Amino acid sequence: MQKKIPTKETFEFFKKHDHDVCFGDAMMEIEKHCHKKNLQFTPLRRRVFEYLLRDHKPLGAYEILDLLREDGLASTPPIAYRVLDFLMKEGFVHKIQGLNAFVACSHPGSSHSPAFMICRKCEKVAELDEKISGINLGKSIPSDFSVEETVVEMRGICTSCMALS
Amino acid sequence: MQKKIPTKETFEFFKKHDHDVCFGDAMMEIEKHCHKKNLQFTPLRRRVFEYLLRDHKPLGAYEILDLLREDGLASTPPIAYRVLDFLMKEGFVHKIQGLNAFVACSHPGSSHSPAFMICRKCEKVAELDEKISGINLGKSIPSDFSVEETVVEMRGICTSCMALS
DNA sequence: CTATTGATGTTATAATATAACATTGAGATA
DNA sequence: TATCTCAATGTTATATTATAACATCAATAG
Ligand SMILES: [Zn+2]
Ligand SMILES: [Zn+2]
Ligand SMILES: [Zn+2]
Ligand SMILES: [Zn+2]
Repeated sequence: MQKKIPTKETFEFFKKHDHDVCFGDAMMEIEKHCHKKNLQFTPLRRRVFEYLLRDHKPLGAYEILDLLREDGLASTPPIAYRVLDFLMKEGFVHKIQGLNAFVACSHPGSSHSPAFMICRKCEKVAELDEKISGINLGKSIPSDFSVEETVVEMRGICTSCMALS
Repeated sequence: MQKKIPTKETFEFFKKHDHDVCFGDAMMEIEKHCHKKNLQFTPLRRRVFEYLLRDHKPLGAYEILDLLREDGLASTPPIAYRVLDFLMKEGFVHKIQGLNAFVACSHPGSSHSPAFMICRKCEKVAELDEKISGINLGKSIPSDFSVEETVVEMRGICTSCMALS
């Protein structure tokens, strides 16, 4: 299993990378996780996770349903939302609030408070682990509030798209 | 016009404050702003802003429409969304992504990247100015992405609600 | 077995948001 | 004055996102 080099990989996430390795690693991780926790990584769940993993592009629930339909599988809304709930609960998928879309986690395993960079042109998304992003939420928080979960999303433009404009 | 004491006020936002002053200041600010930019702060816009200012509680677009209906005003979806767009564009209202709801800005004027604390029990929201929150988004960002806008939301529980449970 | 359970399937509907076009009214212009 | 223009508001219809409620199925624990 290939070792990750977080800083490099993360800091140029919008550039090309060895996606076969990326894809394979993620599949391996979720299989391992489900086996360990005695959870069922069913064909449906696998399929949806594959869609999301395919090119790091966030997909809306209804886009996922379209893909399922194309693949001849059941495709009513609850199907997608349930699978997504499962994948999110287990930490392998995140919701991008600003897009009403879902994306495969890029740093699975390590329990984290992710931050996302979202290109407004190509809508690709890169996930930063909190350690790398340097985001220090929860440090200087008022005394009358207890943080349980954070959502951090940055809209902007990636260099590829910037170059094209 | 009353001077604000940001640190104190912000760090105990979930506690009581002099809301008459708070309300009045905000109204003053938006009137001043619209006058300066030659924008129309119409009765409709004023009314919606008042709803949002009333108790710092985020309101969904359809809640606002209900309030407008109660007040005998037009209440079809575009009415609310257009007014909200205007108020957001001018920086006096923010959308809370995690709630699909809208809230009056607590630090109007100062162009900012706000961060929100959202109580999952009472759903009240407190807004932190970036200076106060200590959030340093955009500092350690990858070289292949240019940040234009940030969304930071913290879910958790406020001390009032914590005390009740 | 058969009872329970987790997963999937199905139908209907709720909740959120926008597109497209019509009307109004307050200045600007002629 | 007449009418032009433009921003704001009003209206109808529809798109998009998400959930409730209940039915079926298959693996397995008792
Ligand atoms: Zn992640
Ligand atoms: Zn891009
Ligand atoms: Zn604000
Ligand atoms: Zn609370």
